[in-house]
Amino acid sequence: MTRKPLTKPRKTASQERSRATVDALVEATARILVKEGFDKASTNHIAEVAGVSVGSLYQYFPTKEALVAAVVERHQQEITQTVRGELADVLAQPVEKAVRMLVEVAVRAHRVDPRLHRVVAEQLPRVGELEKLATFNRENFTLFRAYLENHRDELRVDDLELASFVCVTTIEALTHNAVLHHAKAMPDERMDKLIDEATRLVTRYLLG
Amino acid sequence: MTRKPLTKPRKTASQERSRATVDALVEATARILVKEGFDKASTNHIAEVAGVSVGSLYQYFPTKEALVAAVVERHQQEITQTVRGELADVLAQPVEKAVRMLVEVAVRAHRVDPRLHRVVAEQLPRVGELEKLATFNRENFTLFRAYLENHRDELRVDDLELASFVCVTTIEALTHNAVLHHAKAMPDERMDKLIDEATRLVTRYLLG
DNA sequence: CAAGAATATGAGCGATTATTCGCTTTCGGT
DNA sequence: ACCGAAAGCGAATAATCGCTCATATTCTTG
Repeated sequence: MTRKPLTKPRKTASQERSRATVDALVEATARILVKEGFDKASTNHIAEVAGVSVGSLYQYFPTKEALVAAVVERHQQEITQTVRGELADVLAQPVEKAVRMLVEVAVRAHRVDPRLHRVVAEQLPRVGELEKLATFNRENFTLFRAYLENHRDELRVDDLELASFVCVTTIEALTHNAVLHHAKAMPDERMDKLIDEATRLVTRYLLG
Repeated sequence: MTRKPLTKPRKTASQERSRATVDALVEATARILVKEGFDKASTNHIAEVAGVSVGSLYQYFPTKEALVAAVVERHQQEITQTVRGELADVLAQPVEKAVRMLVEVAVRAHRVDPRLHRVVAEQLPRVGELEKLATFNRENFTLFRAYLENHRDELRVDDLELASFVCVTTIEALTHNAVLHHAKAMPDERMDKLIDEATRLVTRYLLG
């Protein structure tokens, strides 16, 4: 006597088979986003590529938005795992070393899945469910600000709020552009040089 | 005996009346993009807001994309006019002054129509036709690179290609984020301070 | 193996979209 | 005043979209 229409809520997969279906859907969505772009990511097409029917899609994802959100979330978890722990060590380091570590971490984060990262940054409509990106960035900002406060006496800047904004924005933009827009002209050796330059840029700004 | 179907090519408006129609269409598109977002910018809706029929729209714009491209082009021309000439003076200035001028110009450019600029940057990348933005940015890059070559002996950087990338990316990201994402927390006084900081950041990087 | 629960199916609904075209209205030159 | 060209109109079309639901298949459990 399951009265309610089956497609309303998102079911949690309990059997092995359905877990595979969910995985196939998320994976297919990611593949389509990367290879064909957001516009081509229709629910029918996703289901087809996943080797699954549209009906099944709506058993586990109440809306297309939820499916896209799942892809973003999976990607962010992969980044978080890649970078796990490294940020905790930064607090204890002197300024130059800390900045260098942050730059390196940023590069690694952007390299987890550059093509997917690019789609997430450039193509996904800025709707509600992916505010986790903003939250993620705000955490970076807060963390860096805390670091600056801890090392306030070594610094040549007085407005720590503004300095945090400057540093975080700069590091993010440099790594983002380098990895996602200049990948061809950026072999590993050149990328190392960019890391040096970014480190020098931010360090000299902070220390004078 | 005008055989050709009227809607295929983009007609060039010759009478006063039709020029007004074209203007109304571009203006309505910009308004909708800013107030309702790209998703709500359907051709029917645009025509309605412009006080014009869909048919008329397709007399002057062969496709919806062309209409959006016209909006972007108009916006870029407004920026170019606002900033006209200022860039030419930069070449003769010493490094610190030159950097400061570039930062100030970047801020002014972003302030021409911040809300439209934000839509162009964040929502339109989903479509193709905005390669003019890339060209625009590449011109900035080339210009800055030329400046660095002219002042090579004053600089503490050896790889001018890389240094240009670092400086242009940094200035663009800082001004973009400040104007478009932190506008509320950025009164004019605070924006002046940001200009100071950005100038110091880039100048110290270049001069040591 | 029986039977209910879980999972899968896909044709099709309703809404929206970009674009078309036969037609009417207005303009400019004579 | 007249006529061809320019400009304007909007119902109609065909495609696509997100999503539903009645039905079929497969699993699990006793």
